[in-house]
Amino acid sequence: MKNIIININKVFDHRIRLGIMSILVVNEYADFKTLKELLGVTDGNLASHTKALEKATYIKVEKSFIGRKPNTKYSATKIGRIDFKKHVEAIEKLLKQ
Amino acid sequence: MKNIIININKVFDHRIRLGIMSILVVNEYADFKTLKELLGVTDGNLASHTKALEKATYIKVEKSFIGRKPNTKYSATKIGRIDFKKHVEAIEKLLKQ
DNA sequence: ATCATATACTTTGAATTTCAAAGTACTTTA
DNA sequence: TAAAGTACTTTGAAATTCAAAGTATATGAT
Repeated sequence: MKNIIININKVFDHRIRLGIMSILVVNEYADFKTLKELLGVTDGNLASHTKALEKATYIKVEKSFIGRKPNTKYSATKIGRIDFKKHVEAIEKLLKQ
Repeated sequence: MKNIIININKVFDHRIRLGIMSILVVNEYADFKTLKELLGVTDGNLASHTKALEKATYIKVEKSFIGRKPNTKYSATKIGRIDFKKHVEAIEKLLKQ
């Protein structure tokens, strides 16, 4: 018998990480503050989820200074975009079976 | 600024529970064995997730005997169907923003 | 000038969740 | 009647989630 959830990617299987990726596939970059506001999450929580996506090489992190303030920019990697697309397709398939 | 993940339901935000609900909204009933095979999960894991959905009153559990064997049937409740639909709409909205 | 508050994160670890191994209670097959 | 299978439940270790507190610097008020 076939496994209907096998193509769902565990890394993306959380609302916050799904939200982060949704933002990063349509925007070239997003910084910490923007993600935090769009998602409505606490600092520590956002940091954990971006770290998980970074560990999976699905997002890239660039740190710089804007004026004298630190700024962290996140962007989706090539493989991040590919695997996210597959994940979205798996969810859509599951939901309309 | 608007929170783009606020309408995602935490109870459904896991691939196994999403899978269980997907099955139960299109089938009037599914038993433990069927869910286990369709989802490819271990017994204990499935029991935890059905329990979480039951606690949220999103599924109903009916225990009986088929012949002399125990059988557990799961079905989606009215509120389960309503909230699942909302959840699916929230995901779809998030993904195509 | 200095004190308080704000910005932009990071670190930490408690709380919760996930998961599978082992257990229970039969039934079926040899 | 012994061994293996079915249908779950219980248990608790492991992993994950989350927010409080910490670090470092900037900005605004007195």
